[in-house]
Amino acid sequence: MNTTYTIRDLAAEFDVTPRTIRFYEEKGLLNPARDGQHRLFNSSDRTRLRLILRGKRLGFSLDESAEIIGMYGSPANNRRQLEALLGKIRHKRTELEVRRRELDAMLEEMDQWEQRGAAALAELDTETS
Amino acid sequence: MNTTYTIRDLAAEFDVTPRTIRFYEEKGLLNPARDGQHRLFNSSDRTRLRLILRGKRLGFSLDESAEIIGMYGSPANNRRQLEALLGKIRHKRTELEVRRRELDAMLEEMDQWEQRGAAALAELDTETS
DNA sequence: TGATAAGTTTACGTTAACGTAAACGTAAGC
DNA sequence: GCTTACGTTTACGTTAACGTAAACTTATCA
Repeated sequence: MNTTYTIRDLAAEFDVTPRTIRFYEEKGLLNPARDGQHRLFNSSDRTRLRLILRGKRLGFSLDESAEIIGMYGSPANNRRQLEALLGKIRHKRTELEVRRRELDAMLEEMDQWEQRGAAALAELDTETS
Repeated sequence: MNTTYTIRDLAAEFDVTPRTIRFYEEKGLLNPARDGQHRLFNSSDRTRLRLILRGKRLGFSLDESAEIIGMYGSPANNRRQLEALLGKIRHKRTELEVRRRELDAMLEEMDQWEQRGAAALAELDTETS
């Protein structure tokens, strides 16, 4: 195990350009090791990249994704840090729940539009029959 | 009824600036009537604005929102147009379902992180007892 | 050994989505 | 009649998130 990836491996897997990955590193979202001059990514880096891109698709900015990633693999060792982390997690959770409700509302509207469209089509059929 | 709104009404209600609303009009997402020089928005405009902003929060670009809004209140009158509209709706629907699954995955991860954090806190308690 | 491919850094360019400022019109209130 | 508030158009500025190009280093392969 202990699999590693080149920048192009990850770029191909997640359908982004190497430039994008370097940009994320530049912004502190990734911290790949180095093989001399070249970057070497491990499975943890890969997970972080996955989280970033999923966050993007859900409308999170890179800064917001950075916050979320900060929770993943966070090494909170004392009580204060742990409680702060838990607070952040719960906060993000309620934020996500709001989006989920909005998304559900959108899906319901789609259903209504589809039903109306289907009904209108059926109407056309009865007219011409 | 037949309520109308000034640009500032809507800006205040949805917590955006008038500039934003003018920008949306400039991009063809809104088409308010005019009272002389001033814009006059009706409830349909208001709905469209609501859809745009919700789309934004879910990670849609303005162009994508424009597409969605194009479905809402679309006057498809013949069969070809209706079928095309239904196709678009169903396409967007599956797109939304993908996002929903991703959002659910994110929520599940949050749950796991929270449980681990809570467990770590409990661990601290047993240590000091 | 000379080209080809993949990587690097540095730096300027680009697009979306507005912000901000200037210069102006108009209606209300004192 | 002057200010204050709200609206307008026009235009340039800004930020996030990369794209693109130049100039360079290594490794590989015919």
